[in-house]
Amino acid sequence: MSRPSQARPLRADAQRNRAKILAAAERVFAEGGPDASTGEVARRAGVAAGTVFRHFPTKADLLQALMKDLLEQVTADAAELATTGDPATGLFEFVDRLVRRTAANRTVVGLLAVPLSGPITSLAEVVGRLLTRAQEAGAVRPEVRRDEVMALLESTCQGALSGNWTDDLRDRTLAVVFRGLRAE
Amino acid sequence: MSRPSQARPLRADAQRNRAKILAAAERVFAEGGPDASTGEVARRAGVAAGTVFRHFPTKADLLQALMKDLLEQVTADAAELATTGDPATGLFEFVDRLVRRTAANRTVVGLLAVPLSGPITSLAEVVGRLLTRAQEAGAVRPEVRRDEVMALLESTCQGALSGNWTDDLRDRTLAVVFRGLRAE
DNA sequence: GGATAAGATGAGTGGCGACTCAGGTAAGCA
DNA sequence: TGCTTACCTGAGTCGCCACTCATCTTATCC
Repeated sequence: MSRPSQARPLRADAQRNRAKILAAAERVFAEGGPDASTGEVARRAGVAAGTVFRHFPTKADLLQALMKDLLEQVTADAAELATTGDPATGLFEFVDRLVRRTAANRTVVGLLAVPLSGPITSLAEVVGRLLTRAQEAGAVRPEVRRDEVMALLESTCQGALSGNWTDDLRDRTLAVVFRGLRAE
Repeated sequence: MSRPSQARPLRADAQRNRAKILAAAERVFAEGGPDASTGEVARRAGVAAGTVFRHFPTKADLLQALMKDLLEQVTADAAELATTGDPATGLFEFVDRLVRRTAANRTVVGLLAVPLSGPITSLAEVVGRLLTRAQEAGAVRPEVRRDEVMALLESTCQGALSGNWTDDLRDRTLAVVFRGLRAE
């Protein structure tokens, strides 16, 4: 999920702490947004403040690592839908899942933020595959392009975050978007 | 645009300063987001820090006053479209304008934030009028409800903010949404 | 023009949060 | 088992920022 295998592998306790910190950070930032304090993360991870900074020299690094992990999970999810799912519904299924996930777990904030260009590109590629398959199956209008889908994805996730939508409102809102994508 | 006429009217210089502060705040928060400092607002308004706090006891009050003003402008714009515009295109025209405005001027962030319940309700009402007119003109599917339109509005504005869309991308993205709303 | 009080000023104050470091602890290894 | 050193600790530093207040200025009114 992380650790691109540096020179020496992390010591066992360090690995445990790193994982605890990331888990705590996910919860803390989900509740308090990106302005939540690293001190709170340390507290919840059951770790001293210095330990957080040993693993992530900067708060921004911590946020970035978090986002990277989340993005990779999402991308993996999309990739699976793109190979095993029904071509006609895979794209819609993916958007639906991501919006639900975003609403449940506020951390996906700033999902498409700037400094993750690598992971974002991977996601965009997988979404592109989902789109192509849907178009080949005749389920989505052919003139729709990948960047519109990404923009729509971003928009609906952001919307689901800031407004606190009911399940019903979410479904009806996505239904409008899906109708806009669908070939008649 | 503001001042619900309290007991005594503001002194002339105080009125000028209040206006300068709001104008500066709009620029500052547009550039730096809601985390920009009130000190910077004071500096740009050419006013001492204390003066800002005399007019707005709290940073939150300042933000709220700003949002209220902006919302009122937007609502007035919508209201005009709802009376003088073409019923079939008024709603689409309004969404398009608001998204453009949001992209150009980041301040509309958190447009639909919590503590503005009054002004937001007015906007929602006017949007409801635009929607009804469009539906009566046969331009929008009859089962679409006001809250979906508001949710879509919020989403696309947020999207236009965080992603930095090109004009072309914005048009294509909105086109998808509009197609989803439109009756065939 | 002079009195009066609303308003402006700007050097504080307090608190918070990101980040540091000197010293202690225990993994990993022979 | 003992050594080495990566790692952890947590009190402390530093800077920033919202907010205050004693003092000065000036709009308003007669």
